[in-house]
Amino acid sequence: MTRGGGAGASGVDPQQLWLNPGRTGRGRKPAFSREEITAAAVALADAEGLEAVTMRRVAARVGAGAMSLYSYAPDKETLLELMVDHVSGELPTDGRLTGDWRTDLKSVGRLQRDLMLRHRWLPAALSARRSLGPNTLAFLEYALAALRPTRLDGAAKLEVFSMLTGFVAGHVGYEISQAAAAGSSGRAAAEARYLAAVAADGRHPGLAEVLAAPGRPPDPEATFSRFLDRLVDGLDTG
Amino acid sequence: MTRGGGAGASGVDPQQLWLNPGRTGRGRKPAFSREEITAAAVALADAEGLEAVTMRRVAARVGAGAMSLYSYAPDKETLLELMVDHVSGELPTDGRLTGDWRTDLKSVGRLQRDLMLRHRWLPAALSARRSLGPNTLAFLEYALAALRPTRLDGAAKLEVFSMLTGFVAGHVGYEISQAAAAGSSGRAAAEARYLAAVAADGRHPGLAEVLAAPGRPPDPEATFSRFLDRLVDGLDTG
DNA sequence: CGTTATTCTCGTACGACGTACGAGAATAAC
DNA sequence: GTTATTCTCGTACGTCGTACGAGAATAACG
Repeated sequence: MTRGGGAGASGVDPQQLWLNPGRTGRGRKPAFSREEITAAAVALADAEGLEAVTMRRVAARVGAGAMSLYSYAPDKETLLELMVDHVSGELPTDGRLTGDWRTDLKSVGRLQRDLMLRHRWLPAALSARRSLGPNTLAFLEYALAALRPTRLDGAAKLEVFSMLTGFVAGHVGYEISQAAAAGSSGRAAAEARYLAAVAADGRHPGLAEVLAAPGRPPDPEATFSRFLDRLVDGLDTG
Repeated sequence: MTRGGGAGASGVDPQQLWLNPGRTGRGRKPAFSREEITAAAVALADAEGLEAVTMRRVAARVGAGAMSLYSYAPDKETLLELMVDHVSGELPTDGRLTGDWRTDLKSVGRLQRDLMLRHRWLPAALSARRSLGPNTLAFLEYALAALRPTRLDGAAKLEVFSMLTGFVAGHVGYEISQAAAAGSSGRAAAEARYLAAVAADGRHPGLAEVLAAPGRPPDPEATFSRFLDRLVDGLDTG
């Protein structure tokens, strides 16, 4: 995944977080594990959304006291990073590459989209975070392999990957909000009524025209593929 | 702007929020205004980031009691929507169009990027919100005018605009996090050290190669233009 | 002019949050 | 057995969004 963009950073040294040797053997045995706690947090986010992930609720899910989580992650921000890396572990890192980098890069984008649809909190979590865990890095490695035939320089490859991830996150975020708006109760209807009222005020001819000639309701899958294909096809490999 | 993607919606009817007739004349005179409060919230976010925007702090900035804000916005989520629409008012809605839709659409994207760089909390705020205020809609109108020569159907035009906005938000978010990582104290150095350690483990040849051949440090402005151009040039207008 | 209905302000208070602190329990090394 | 270490987690603090409702201001009505 490897994206970022927000203000509140964790401030935890990644080396210490991801590469720590861990227990010396001495001291009380841990009753839980980082893995277990992270998985509980992910399950909670999957079921009830990112805002349901609180230290107390995650702890309750694994049967721990709230403060016990702090033995496994220094703060909540770090727990969120662990969550991102955890689900990134679902991404294949050894899929076969065709050798045609455009095809392979599109496949990378589609894998990301599928992951984000499976964990709908992911676009939001990514948009404020930069994750560098082992699973994240493994997938980055895979994406870099896909880009190998391009002979772009290092910075440019990272750029392309970041851009792709950002694009996918943005698109899936939009997809999800579309689905949410269409689904829940009178919300969509209220919005449609409001837009119709605005379109009727005479100062929004473009909106009026769009509402009058909506075209077929778009298939999200097809739309994504269309934009992804064009984005990747438009890339120049120097 | 008009983007969305999160879970927590406001639940406020847009018609009532944006089109309300307002005061009947009767009753105590308001001591503040929605405009004033929104501007204070924007100033706060500009200065200290989105997480500094709390009801108490915004209220303090305008000299009101915290609870007084609830006379102007039903909840904080709505205040954030007002903020998005407020800054969208900085976008030109009557700029000259060249008539070449690709050129005009790129200009739309650049305007959005400039706005997001001026208000760095905007990508994060947009990623979880769908705003339909007057300024937002005015700019949508402008973008639709740019797309007029394409003869895409209504749904497709909205799709293109959403996609563009999502892309720009994603890119600017990434840009900002890059700048933040490069700036603040030892954070960047710690990250670089960690990545070097990972690259040296032998299981990340792609990362090792990238770090070895970084290429020139990319100019954000140029990078954005490059991706924007290719994205737009790749669009097919049916 | 009162009287009344309305609309605003904002102090108090509640439940949730992240998490600092530190007392106690468990474990390994000596 | 003693000691150092490492864990668990109850309590507590400060902050958040905001429900509630008493009081102040204002306009319409008699």
